[in-house]
Amino acid sequence: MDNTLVSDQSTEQRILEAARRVFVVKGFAGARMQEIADAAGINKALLHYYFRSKEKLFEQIFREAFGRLLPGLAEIFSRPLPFFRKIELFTETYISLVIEQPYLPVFVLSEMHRNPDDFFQKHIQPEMLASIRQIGRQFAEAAQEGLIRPIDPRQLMLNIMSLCVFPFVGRPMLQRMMQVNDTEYQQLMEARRQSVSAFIIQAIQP
Amino acid sequence: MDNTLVSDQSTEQRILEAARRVFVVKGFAGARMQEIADAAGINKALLHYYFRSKEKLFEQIFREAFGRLLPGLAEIFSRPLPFFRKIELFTETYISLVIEQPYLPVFVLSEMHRNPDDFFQKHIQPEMLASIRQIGRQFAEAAQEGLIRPIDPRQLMLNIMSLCVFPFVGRPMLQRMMQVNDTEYQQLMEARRQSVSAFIIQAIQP
DNA sequence: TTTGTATTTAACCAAATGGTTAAACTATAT
DNA sequence: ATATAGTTTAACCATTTGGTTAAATACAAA
Repeated sequence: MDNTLVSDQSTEQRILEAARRVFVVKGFAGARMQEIADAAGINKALLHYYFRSKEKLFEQIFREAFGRLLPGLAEIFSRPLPFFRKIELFTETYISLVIEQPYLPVFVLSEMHRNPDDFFQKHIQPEMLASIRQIGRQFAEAAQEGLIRPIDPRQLMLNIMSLCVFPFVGRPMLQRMMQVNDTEYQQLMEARRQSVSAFIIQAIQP
Repeated sequence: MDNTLVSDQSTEQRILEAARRVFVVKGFAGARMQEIADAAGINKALLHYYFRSKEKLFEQIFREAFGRLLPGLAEIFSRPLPFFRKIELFTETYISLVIEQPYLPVFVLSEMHRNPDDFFQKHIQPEMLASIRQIGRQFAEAAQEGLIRPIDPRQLMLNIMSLCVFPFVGRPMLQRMMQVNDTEYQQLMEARRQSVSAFIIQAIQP
């Protein structure tokens, strides 16, 4: 009565993985249900048997992807740590996260780009915004206390996000522009874990 | 016999503008010829009368967009200027460029993401790569001469690119996360022209 | 007026695509 | 052995979409 556990999980996972790959590369509009089915090693009928529609499948994948992206990061800035240590921890954690799941930022960003408000209303909880504002306040305080060189906290936030995220979002372009192969680029991303926080701290320390 | 000049130009331009808007938001796959025709205030028949196919139309727009993005920037680094001044000039020029044409990076990046190699082979001339390598060498030299703090030149290049480009690519997400309205965000981008170069120089000066 | 280009209208086509359905087969649990 | 869930096959449908075509119209130049 319950072979569903093993079989369901493995097939469902195969589908989800396949869908993720296809959606990430082709986008929602460019993705084909047939291609997803092929990539999962099943057929279209079974695909719709598990996930009723393309939208449903996409939503599920998107929710998973996005859920993994933010929680835990905002939390870092609420810990009782020295300011610079927080920045170190944040960038290192973020970059590590994205190294393991490099598809996340592109996916979220491009979907966000298609219909921003719809997306935002659906997936962003007010708590997230609250913790982001809280981080902004910490930046402002640090500047006022002279702990860091005076800088618009929003610019600082943009800078940190940019340095962490963009090398992953722009990888296809950057990698070819800089003419490095896959393993070299991966090594660069590894090195960024240290490099970025050092760069930021150097830039803002008085 | 030649009313083509006035009429062609204005209609063709209307089409190109409309297509740009649609392609940028929806991507190639998501864009609909009908929607482009509507946005241009004409009908599908006329659309195909001017540009034979969707691919042709897309290619033309893409070529235009991409052509505006790089030339002139690499050139800055070949001028006989102090190193820090080059960085200032580069970031300011780049950010100014993208403020005027904010759709460019998203467009290029997302298309690049769809089929990187095809894209690259088509639109990147070897001269571009040469001048990029040349910039990399300048970074390396500056580090060796002790002009700047020791840093992997590729990381520095990634950092500069990230700081300049990402706030535009990720705008829909960043703007909502930071809860700033359109005019405020534009002001932030204006301010970045100064802010970013200062940030970078502060980070790398010994 | 004639001629040729720009433009519209409207119908049409073929292919792709998301989605459905029914029947059959497999394997497993009870 | 029987029921049940997973899976395949294969046909099918409605809609969308890129693209075409032919006829009519507007319009400016010659």
